Amino acid sequence: MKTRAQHRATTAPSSAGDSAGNSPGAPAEAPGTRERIVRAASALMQRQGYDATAIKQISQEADATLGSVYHFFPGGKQELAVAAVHRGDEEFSGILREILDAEPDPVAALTALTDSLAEGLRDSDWADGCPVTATALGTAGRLPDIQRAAAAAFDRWQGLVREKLTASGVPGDEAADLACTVISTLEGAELAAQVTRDDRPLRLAGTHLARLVSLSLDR
Amino acid sequence: MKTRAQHRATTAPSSAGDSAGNSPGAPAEAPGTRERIVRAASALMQRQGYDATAIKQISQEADATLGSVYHFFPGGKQELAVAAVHRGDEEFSGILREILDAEPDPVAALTALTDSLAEGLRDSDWADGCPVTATALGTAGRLPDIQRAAAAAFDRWQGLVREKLTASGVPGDEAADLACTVISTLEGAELAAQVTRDDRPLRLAGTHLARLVSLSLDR
DNA sequence: GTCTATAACTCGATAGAC
DNA sequence: GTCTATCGAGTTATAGAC
Repeated sequence: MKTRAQHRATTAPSSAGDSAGNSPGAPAEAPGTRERIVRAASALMQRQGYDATAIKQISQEADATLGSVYHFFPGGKQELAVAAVHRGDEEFSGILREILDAEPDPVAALTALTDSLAEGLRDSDWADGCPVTATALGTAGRLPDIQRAAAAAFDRWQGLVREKLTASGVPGDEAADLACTVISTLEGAELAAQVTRDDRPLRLAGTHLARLVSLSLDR
Repeated sequence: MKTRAQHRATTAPSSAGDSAGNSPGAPAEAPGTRERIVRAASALMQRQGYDATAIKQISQEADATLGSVYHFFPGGKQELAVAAVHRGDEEFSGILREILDAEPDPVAALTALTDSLAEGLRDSDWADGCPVTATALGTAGRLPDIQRAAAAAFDRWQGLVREKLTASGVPGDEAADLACTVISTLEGAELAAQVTRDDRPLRLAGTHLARLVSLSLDR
């Protein structure tokens, strides 16, 4: 199974309207400056949150200068954070789609999902949680642009789970409701695992979510 | 039902080893300086997180001077954050205990709990989420003291739910596992509700958690 | 597009009078 | 215990050469 870091490394560089990116077709080309900046911003804000991440640190991690950052993101730190949240959205959506597609049984897919999240957390020594939570939480009531981007991400992840459930025979309304709780529980369990430095919340979330979805399946 | 702000205002001032607090017995006495500082720190970090909250802002909100803050917390911002997390722990434990004790049926108690959390979020215009999440998340891998305090809080909340479940007839191991997922889901649903500015995640978490607990009860 | 220099500001923390 | 003044470091953001 692919870890999250591996997934980030293998994500196509031109997937987010990259104006200075590489032309499509050439395999494994080096990413452009803008792409490196977005990646660094997303990774750092995922671990430290919005306020603890300095633009200077982002530029260093991305091997770019401060001037380049403000060239690509004239809106400053806020605009950069919105791009980072969008990147996190795509990253997590990729993992979600990948695992949901690989496992036909929705119940087994849920436990595979929690296993994958637990693996990513352990591999990063409990540093890399959800790619958007840390950024969104500290800015929720303060910076509406970032809050909106995070809300859109949550909606998209919910939609992916809902599609899987309806495709498995769960009626429309119930699938949407269940998908919402699945995302909530995944978020909360990953948060709890990160704070307690123990994958137990994620493991239990997997078994309990499986039990819950089975109820809507067997009828 | 009491809202969270009301709960904070009516919490006894001398509940956390308050060395400069009021003597017990006198009703509704004005809180001391140290108490006001802890309250302000807890409230501000709950909304903004650790890094976005300046000590100067805390001192202003608490009607204290910067010198007073460093007098009571010579360990600086970090020590202050640990005290704020402890206060958030006690605050949330109080709400938990109150609702769990008032409702004998554990299934009904869970929906009452999500209703209460939704009410607190709506009343604060989606600003006041979990009292420790925002503080813990941004500092998890960086400041071990704060991370430990947050982990202890999660454990305590889990213990309260577990006691309620075992008292209702759920076998020991299963009660502990269920309690873990209950806390995870509550945390995640509150987070999702805050980010999306919609209480739907909390409402659905209530009905789905009720369904899940019923499974372990009817046998 | 990339780089350096710096302006303007805020941060945590300390010193010392009272 | 409370207050004011301040230090040094770090912050976002901008200006302008190349």
